[in-house]
This record gives sequence, C-alpha cells and structure tokens, in this order.
Amino acid sequence: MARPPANVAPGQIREQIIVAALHLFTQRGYFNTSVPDMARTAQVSVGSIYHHFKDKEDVARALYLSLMEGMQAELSLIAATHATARDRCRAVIAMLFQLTESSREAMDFMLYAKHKEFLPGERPVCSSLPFETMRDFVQQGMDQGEIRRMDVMVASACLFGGALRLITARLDGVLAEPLPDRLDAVWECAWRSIAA
Amino acid sequence: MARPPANVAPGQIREQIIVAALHLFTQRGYFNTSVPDMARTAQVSVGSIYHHFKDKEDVARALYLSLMEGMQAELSLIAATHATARDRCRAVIAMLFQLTESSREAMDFMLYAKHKEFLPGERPVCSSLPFETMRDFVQQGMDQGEIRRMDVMVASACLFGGALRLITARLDGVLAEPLPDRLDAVWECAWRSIAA
DNA sequence: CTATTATGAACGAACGATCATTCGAAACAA
DNA sequence: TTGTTTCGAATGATCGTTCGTTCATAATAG
Repeated sequence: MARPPANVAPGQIREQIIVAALHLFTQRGYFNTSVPDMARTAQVSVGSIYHHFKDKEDVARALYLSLMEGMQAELSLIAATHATARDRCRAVIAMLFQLTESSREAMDFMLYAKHKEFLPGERPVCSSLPFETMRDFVQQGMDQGEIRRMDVMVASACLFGGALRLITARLDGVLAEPLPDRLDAVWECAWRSIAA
Repeated sequence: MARPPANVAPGQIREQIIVAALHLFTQRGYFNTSVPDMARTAQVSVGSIYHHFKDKEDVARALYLSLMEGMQAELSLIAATHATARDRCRAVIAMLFQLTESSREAMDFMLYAKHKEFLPGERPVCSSLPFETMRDFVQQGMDQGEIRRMDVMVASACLFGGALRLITARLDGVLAEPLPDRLDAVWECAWRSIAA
C-alpha cells in the first residue's frame, strides 16, 4: 500500500480545502461559491476535492462540525477552570469576543450561516451542543441560587443575547471597536439582568 | 394605457408573487427556490413574474423593502403613542413578539435571511432604519436619565438582545410556548440590565 | 542494490442537469 | 383596433459531478 507523498503533511490538502471553503462561504455565501472557486482558492484541483470529500455539501459539513468541535472544547475548558455560573458565563462571553476578533470568519460561519439551507441534516445552532452547554451553565447557576429562578431559555437568552447581538454588529461592520473593549460594559448589563 | 383586468384587483398579482416568494424563501431559502417554483406557488406564469419584476433578485428586494417599511411603520406608531424610553422599548419587544407569532415567515425573512448574499446593494439589517430607530429610543432614554450612561450600541444590544435571541429560538422551534407568554419575564431582565 | 509492479492522490476536460431569462404568440381590456 | 398582461416553450449559461488519465511513491521481485 502506497503512503501519501512525503513533501506534504497528511491531511494538509483537506485542511487547505476547508480553509478555502470557510473563506469563500463567509465572503460570498455557500450558494455563490462554485466548486471550481473552491479549487482555485485552495490551490488544488476539482477532482482532488471530490477525492477528499463526498460532495460540496460534505465540505461544508466537515467545516461546520470541526468549528463546533472547537467551540465545544473551549466550553469544556471553561467548565473545568471556572466553578461558579458567574465566572463561567463571563468567561464564555470573553471567549466569544476574543474568537470573533481572532477568527472572524469562523464565528461568522458558525453562528450566522443558514446551515439548514445547505446542511439539511444538521440541527439548528440554537439546539447545538455548545448552546446547550451554555444553558447548562445557567441552569446550574439557578440551582445554586446565583441566578434568579425563571425559565432557563429566557435567562440564557437575556444573559448571552446582548453579547451575541454585539458580535453580529461587529461582524456586520457596524461596531468599529474590538469587542473585548466592551466586555466589562456588556457583562455588567448581562449579569445584572438575571443575577439573584 | 390599458387598465388592469377588472376581475383582479390592481397589484394583486404582484402581491401573490411576493407572498409566494416569502413562503418559499423562508421555507427553503432564496437559492433553493427557482423562478418556476415561485410561479407555481403564486399560481402565475414565469413570464408574468418577469413582467412585474426585473428579475428574481428584484422580487426579493421588493419583499424585503416592503417588510422593512411595515416594521418602520410599527416603530413610528410606537414612538407616537408612548412617551418614555421604557414604555417605547417595552412596546417594541411586545410588537416583535406578536409579529413573530402572527407573521412568522415575515420575521424570519426580515431578521435572519442573509440578505447580502442575494441583495448585494442593501445595507445589513443591523444598520437598517428600524434598528437605528430602536437605538434612537435608547439614546433618548439615556439623555432623559432613564437609562444608565454607556455606549449606545452596548445598551441597545443588551436591551433587545434577549428578546431577539428568544425570537430566534422560537423560529428554530426550540421554544415551544408563544413568545408573548414570556414578555414579562424577558422585559424584567432587559430593563433591569440597563435601567438607571 | 535495480527493475518492475501496484497503489491511490491529483488532475481537469467533458457531461448532464438545472437555472434564470427571453420572446413570440395568445388573451384580454379599452 | 391598440396597448397591456399572461403564458410557457426555447435559449444559453452555469453548476455539481464524473471519469479516464497521469504520476509519484511504496511494495515486491530478481
């Protein structure tokens, strides 16, 4: 059995394709991006894309799942390094803000792409594992008495809604300043809205 | 110049096409909807669509602008019938919640379609007139001392972010109960977060 | 070692399907 | 009649996908 050529790292082509797809999908959208576009940007051939992925949709799915996995890893890290709901939720917002600045395209695609239009099988972002984990943080904070008793969905929406809205504004170019500059102000409002 | 046929009201065909487009765009998305699809759903011919609209994009634009106009009218009404920022903003959220229940597809298309992918000319929703009006409400509330002094964008995001997040959840089917049932709870959190 | 064969990654022209759009004719109103 | 609206088959362009081929490398034989 022949091994892949030694002059390129294994999985590197896949990575090139996924990175190119992320760039094009966020810039022009999934449906405005052709497979030849992806091949050109990734500097590989069309055939190579179909060698590594089942079809165009499969590229988008691999990208989406990979981003979701990364996000979930960040949340697990936060859960492991912070004890209270307050600390955890603040860390979540700080992380989201930083990620938006450092990986703007990833955040854009993960949070605001209309996945159901090109990934019919996947569940809506709202009910993805990361968002469920964030609601868990809130639920536990309510159980511990840190957060007022109320519907978990309402509490989560109010706690994270402001931050997510600001991320949208930033991604749309409506907010000029880096998000971390607004962390303290947003957090004060967010926590005040649901704190016991 | 011939007047339109007497057996159909003037502008009715246009309306049929726009309604069909709204239905299909929210159900499958703009790019998964073909012009023949629109013709079939609107019960008109393909040629008729091109008689009333320049092209497919023009249908989407007419739909979008019409929805935006309706939203702005609602906001103007609120501005005229409520004096304080507190009353105005609460009325805005109540209106958004009601509209989501009564015109789910309209809200979905207006707030969460990726317009820039098929309406390259239009500005992002964030910087549309309705959203600017909502920020104006907040700014005036800050000038009047009702709302704590802070960045207007941050305050607006925190005040409306929770409600908008809940609307997303509702549209995604993650929230089972009608939004108006949650109005009091959401409003208490929202106002608490920025009230002076 | 060298020569030969086997493997599968990479390629891109070509294919078939689908789409937005056009246009000439028919239908209808005035 | 004349001008407008409606129709849907035809057009041309574009897209996702396929597939025969090339070629570098690994495995094997001598």
